[in-house]
Amino acid sequence: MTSDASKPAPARPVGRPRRPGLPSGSGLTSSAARSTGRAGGETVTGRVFSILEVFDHDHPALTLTEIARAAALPVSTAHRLVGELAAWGALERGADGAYRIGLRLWEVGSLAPRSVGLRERAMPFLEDLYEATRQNVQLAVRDGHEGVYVERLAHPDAVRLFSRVGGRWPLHGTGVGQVLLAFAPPVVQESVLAAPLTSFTARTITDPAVLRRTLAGIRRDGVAVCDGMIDLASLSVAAPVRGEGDAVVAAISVVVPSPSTPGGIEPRTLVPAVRAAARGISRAIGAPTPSRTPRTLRTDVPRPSS
Amino acid sequence: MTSDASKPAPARPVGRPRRPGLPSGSGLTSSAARSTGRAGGETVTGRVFSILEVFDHDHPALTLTEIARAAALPVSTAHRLVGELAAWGALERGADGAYRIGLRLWEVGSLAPRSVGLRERAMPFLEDLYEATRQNVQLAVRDGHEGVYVERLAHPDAVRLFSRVGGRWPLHGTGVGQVLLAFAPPVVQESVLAAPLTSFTARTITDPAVLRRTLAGIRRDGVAVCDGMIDLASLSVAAPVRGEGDAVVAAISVVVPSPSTPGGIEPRTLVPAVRAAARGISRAIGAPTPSRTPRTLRTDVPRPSS
DNA sequence: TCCTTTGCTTCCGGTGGACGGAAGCCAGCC
DNA sequence: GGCTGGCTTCCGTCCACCGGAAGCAAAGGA
Repeated sequence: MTSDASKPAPARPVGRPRRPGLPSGSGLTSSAARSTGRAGGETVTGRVFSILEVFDHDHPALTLTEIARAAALPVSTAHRLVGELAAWGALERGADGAYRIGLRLWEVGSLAPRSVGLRERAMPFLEDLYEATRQNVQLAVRDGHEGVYVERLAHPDAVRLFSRVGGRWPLHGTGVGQVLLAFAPPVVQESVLAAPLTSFTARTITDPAVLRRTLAGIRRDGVAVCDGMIDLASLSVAAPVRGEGDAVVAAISVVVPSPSTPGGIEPRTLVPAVRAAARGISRAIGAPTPSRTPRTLRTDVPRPSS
Repeated sequence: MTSDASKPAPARPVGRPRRPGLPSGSGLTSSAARSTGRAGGETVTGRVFSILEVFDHDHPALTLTEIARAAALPVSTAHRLVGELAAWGALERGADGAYRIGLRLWEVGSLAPRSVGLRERAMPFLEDLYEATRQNVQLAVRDGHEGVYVERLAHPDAVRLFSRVGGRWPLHGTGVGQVLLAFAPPVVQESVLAAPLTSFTARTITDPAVLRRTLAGIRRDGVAVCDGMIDLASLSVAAPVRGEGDAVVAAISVVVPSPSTPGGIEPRTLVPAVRAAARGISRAIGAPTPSRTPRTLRTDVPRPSS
């Protein structure tokens, strides 16, 4: 429900708080006049988070000084806070003196219903899909204007992807992203359509009107086919996962070599499998029966699947 | 490196900070005399962590009042802190008003090298092991006196397990745990052997002398077979995963029906596959080549362990 | 060997933000 | 209507956080 649009204008508008830039040059006693006392309006928790945000996939291990510099904190302050974080286990200090994200923090994060909770129930279906295609299978949810990848099964020989578990991508360029956007609250859609659409390849949709039509098509078909929009060599087929109240809570996709490349795969053949897996997950997480289908599916039957 | 034993007695002795119990009754102005001001010696970060610790697998969603009660904080204080946590994304508030662990926290936790970093590289080997056995495959690391499960692949028809991703178990009762313990620093081993060994089934090892012999056997064979120590119906075969400097950083296991049950599996047949997978992972994460050493086991070598 | 640099840790006085009681508010229920 | 339980806001008090400065240790360079 973070930055969701059930309320018109929640406190946190949509994105995540940006990382504070480094202080202008190293000019001490410059603009921020307040010489002593803490910098204006910053809470302790805010500083703690700014420390955690310093870590990312390209910087998994940092020394105290690096943390202090990147989080724009005095070294002594960073020292104290980092010490408290490490004492609890949110950070761990390696033999080299560098700090890393700690196991304890991962443990708590694993309780997030929208990540691991979802993942656990989706896993059997993802496995099946993976077995059937032997390519890349992905599970993602939406957070603000971005898709967050919750799980990824990648065959070593499959097309190489840019996504990572825990990584983010803009919604308009990926298969799962387009699905999540197509079923997002109108406010979110308009907001994305209003902002400039960054281009990754020559095939990325950058025209809002085209994107709008694409989204309508996805809503109609219940599936998205996204060819070469992030990487010209790969194509993804994505479908929505629905939860309680029939709301779209996640999306799955299969990523295969684009048919325009040697060894490419025709997307048409993948659509049924992806859609079936998405429906399976939806049922597993408590979605109501998929409309008035001819089949009288009974959601509560403990169908052994196998 | 949390609570690791390179230093004899770090600040945090070994376990995780215990959850503070509820205040004695509801007696106000009772024992804790300090009527105003914050409770003795508690830091802001400490309170934030105490809030996060309130969540566990059995309590994934809590209301403000429940959080305040469980964390032993005044409601107004909890309200402020929870608000800051939710603003950042560490918590999310559902439509029902309850708070849950947020996606953002999971995202940061995913950067922990000992969890997701390890998992990513181990996954292909775990997949293969899963395919070969169609049972349960697990990956775990040690934190203090407990094993933490980092990944688990479970076939729907396989033996039901009590472990969960992100869950903890004492080291002496599980296959991966015994492996992790066998190769843990001597201080940790002695500490575990000195403490009472809780029993889960009639087969759980509770005698320190027996455990000591078992660990020696595991070091000798490079594999642990653990039959019915948590659940009489299941048996696990585990092997160590080594990292840089040849230190044991994780363990993997396959859990199958115990041979003493109908449909049970003879562990002997699984050993080669588990060992091979463990070696594969070790290689993938940068362990030195296994070499042909007739294992002159040196658990206590000062080697800086990197 | 001495000096410099870089980074980490400890210390301590001042103060501004955290604290939490109290009051207000809103549903749901008897 | 009155009541209960839970959530939110407000504001005066005060103490824990803050961060400059000094001390330490290790790594390089002359």
